[in-house]
Amino acid sequence: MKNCSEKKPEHLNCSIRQILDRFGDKWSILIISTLGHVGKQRFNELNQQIGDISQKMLTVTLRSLEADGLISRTLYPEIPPRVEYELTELGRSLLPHIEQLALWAEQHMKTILKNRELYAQKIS
Amino acid sequence: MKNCSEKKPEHLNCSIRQILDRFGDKWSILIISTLGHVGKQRFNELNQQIGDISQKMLTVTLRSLEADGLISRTLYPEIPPRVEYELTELGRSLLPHIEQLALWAEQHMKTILKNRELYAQKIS
DNA sequence: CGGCATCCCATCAGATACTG
DNA sequence: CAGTATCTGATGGGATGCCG
Repeated sequence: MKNCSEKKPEHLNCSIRQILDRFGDKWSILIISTLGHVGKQRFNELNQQIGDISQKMLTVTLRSLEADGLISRTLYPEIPPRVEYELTELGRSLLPHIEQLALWAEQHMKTILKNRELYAQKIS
Repeated sequence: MKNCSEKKPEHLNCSIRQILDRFGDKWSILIISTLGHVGKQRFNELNQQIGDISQKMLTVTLRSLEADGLISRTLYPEIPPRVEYELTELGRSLLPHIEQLALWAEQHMKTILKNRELYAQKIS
C-alpha cells in the first residue's frame, strides 16, 4: 500500500485503499449486508440467501470477516452441528454506509448503463 | 448477476452487486476520489498523484469511468497534446459516500487490524 | 504527452470430492 | 450440517514496446 503516511490528500487516499483492500473482494460487502438484514443466520441459510456463492468462498469470506471482528461465529455442539453467524457491533457500524452506496446505485445505475451504451455507439 | 428482481431484500442485494460490479475493481474509486480533491487534472499528473498505478490501468479505468459518465475527458489539440480529466456531476454525487467509507476506515481500521492479529494467534 | 497493443503471470474463485 | 482439500480455469493487472 503506497502513498500512505505522506502529504495531506494522501491520508484520505490511504483510507480508501484500506477499504478497497479489505472490502474490494467479491463477497464481503454482500455478506455483511445480508447478515445486516436477516440478522443471525446459519451457514446453509446464508448460502441459499446469496444464491450464487460457492461453499468455498462463503467459508473463506466468513472466516476473514470473523478474523476482523466484523461478524461473530457461534458453534452449537449438537449433532448435527449448528453454526450461526451474526454481525458484531463493528460490523453493524458499517451497514449504513453500505446502504448509502446501495441507494446511490438505485438512483443512478440506470443513467450509468445508458451512458455506457451511448459511449459504445459513439466510439464504434 | 443473480438474485436481482426477486423478493424484497434482494433488491438491496442487487444494488450492492451493481456497486461491486462497477466499482469493485482496484482503481475506480481511488481515481474518483483523487479527481474529487484535486479537481481537473492531466493524465500524467494523475499518474504521479496515485503513484503506483500502471499506465495501462490508468488508461483502462479512465476510459470506463468516462464511458459511464462519471468523469469527463477534454482533449486540447495542441502539440504536444494535453488531456484533462474531471468529475462530472454524476461523479461528484458519488464522492460524499466514498468519503463516508473512508471516514469509517479511519475510525475502525486499527481495531480491525488488531482483531486480525488476535485471531491469528488464537488459531495457531 | 497521452496513449494503445501485446505478452505474461499471479491471484482469485469455481467445481469436485472428501470429512468430523 | 458445516465445513476442508485439491485441482484447474479464468482474469485482472503488470511490464514492455510502439505510435500519433
